[in-house]
Amino acid sequence: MSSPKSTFPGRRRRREPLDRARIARAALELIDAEGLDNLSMRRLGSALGVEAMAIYHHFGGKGDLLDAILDLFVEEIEPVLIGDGEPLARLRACFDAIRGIAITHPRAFWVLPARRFRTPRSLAFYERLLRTFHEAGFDAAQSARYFRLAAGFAIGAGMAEIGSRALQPDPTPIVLEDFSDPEHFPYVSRVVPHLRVANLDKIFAFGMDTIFDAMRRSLEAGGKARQPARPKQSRASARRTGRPARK
Amino acid sequence: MSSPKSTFPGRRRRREPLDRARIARAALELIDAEGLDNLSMRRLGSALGVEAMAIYHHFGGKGDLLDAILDLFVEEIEPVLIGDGEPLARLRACFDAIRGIAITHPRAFWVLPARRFRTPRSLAFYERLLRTFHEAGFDAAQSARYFRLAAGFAIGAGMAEIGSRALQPDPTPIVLEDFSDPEHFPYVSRVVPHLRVANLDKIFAFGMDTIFDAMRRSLEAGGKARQPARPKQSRASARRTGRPARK
DNA sequence: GGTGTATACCTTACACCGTAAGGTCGTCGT
DNA sequence: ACGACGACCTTACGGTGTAAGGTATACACC
Repeated sequence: MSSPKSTFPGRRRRREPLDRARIARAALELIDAEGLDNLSMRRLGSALGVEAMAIYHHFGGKGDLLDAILDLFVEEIEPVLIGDGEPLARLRACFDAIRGIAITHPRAFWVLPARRFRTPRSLAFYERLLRTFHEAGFDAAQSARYFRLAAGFAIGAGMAEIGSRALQPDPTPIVLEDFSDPEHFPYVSRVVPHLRVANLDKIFAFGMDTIFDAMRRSLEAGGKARQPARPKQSRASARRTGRPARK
Repeated sequence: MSSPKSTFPGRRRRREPLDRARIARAALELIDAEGLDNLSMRRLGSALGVEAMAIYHHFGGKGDLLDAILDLFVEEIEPVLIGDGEPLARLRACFDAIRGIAITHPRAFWVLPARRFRTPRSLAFYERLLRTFHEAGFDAAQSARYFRLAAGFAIGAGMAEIGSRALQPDPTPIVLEDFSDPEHFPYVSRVVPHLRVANLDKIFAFGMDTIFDAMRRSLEAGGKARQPARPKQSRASARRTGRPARK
């Protein structure tokens, strides 16, 4: 039991063996540097000084590897949920951090909406997130609603972010910034300047303010669930939406 | 120029030639049936009775083809923007329709966030959408904000939709519905039932109600831009008219 | 008629992908 | 000493997007 580590290179002991965390970090670095669809098992292997199939000793497949990258994101996000601050403030920070991934890891952000919480690590995060909703005073139904609202917006805004920076998986050069052509697209050319990268922070903050305002009002309105005002059931909105089972 | 069509099969005139629209429709059908990552040029070609490389005569590449599928979505969505209804109601119907794509084409929905508006068709839609914001009374800055908010949520909710139905591009079987284990994940197991497919319509409507409430209040507050209340500016327009979306 | 040109499609080929199957070491417990 | 095992390698298969160039049909014009 007192055996030493003895991980010295015995002539062909190349390195200390890989592990999931190190592979996942290398994969994330590779995506950050080269883009998501330049992540291949072969390229990742060679970045680690190893053959591609070696990775399969640590991961069941590429999906499994992506889940591990999601875990890295979770570890980057979760700390802002922990603390003794006001629960609503912690939630706000959490969703800010989710969208922040789109800024710190723009080429890898897609992993977040593409994969689900299925690892123990990410499920623990999910648990903590929903617990914070509870601490803020929301019951289960309200938590579900506001979680979807805030998370949906955070993800959507993150994708818009990498879209505006043209860092999507398929970075087609898109010379077509002909939004500036006011002849054909007057409204687009008027609005798009407001959507430039420099303004995205403020636009995101505005959206989150709107959502968290509603959450705060919902809490102030008392313990019971509270709907936003629904003035009139306009026939136009109910006509072609929903699940039309078309065709 | 007065030549007749004369597109009769001259012994080896196989069929009337392909065109972008027909290829795109076939691609969408293939995705709907087989999933997004089962769409390959070869499979699409054979679905059309043609070799894969024939498609490259009509499309610059696969990305171009995906943009054409986005155009199909746009054509499915845009009609709800047209009409003489109240602009806000048309906008609401539009975002409902965007998320509706996740229901009518769950396996193809990813194309929507993955590609940008770059074709003339989709740019025309973008233009009409922003024009409707203008008609509703928003200036350019407000349009940018609320567009991002509503579109982000619609996209995010759509992805959650296909996530809950496990119809993502990578449909890993995920037996891990161990959310029901209240030991380890009490809050998750409490909230997740509310996020089941049967409730997603109501949850989405709730989110959209919240967003459009804010938009309506912003319009009622006058012509100038109005921030969501930071401290306690809750001048409630909260009427409880809507249907009881409880639980 | 012949001749040229354009369109629509096909053939071949290349480099790359994820991964199934099985082999080969070096290290360690006994 | 020896067997087991973990960590990694080798090979191979069926797929992918698409570059390059070939071919057959249709039409315009002389």
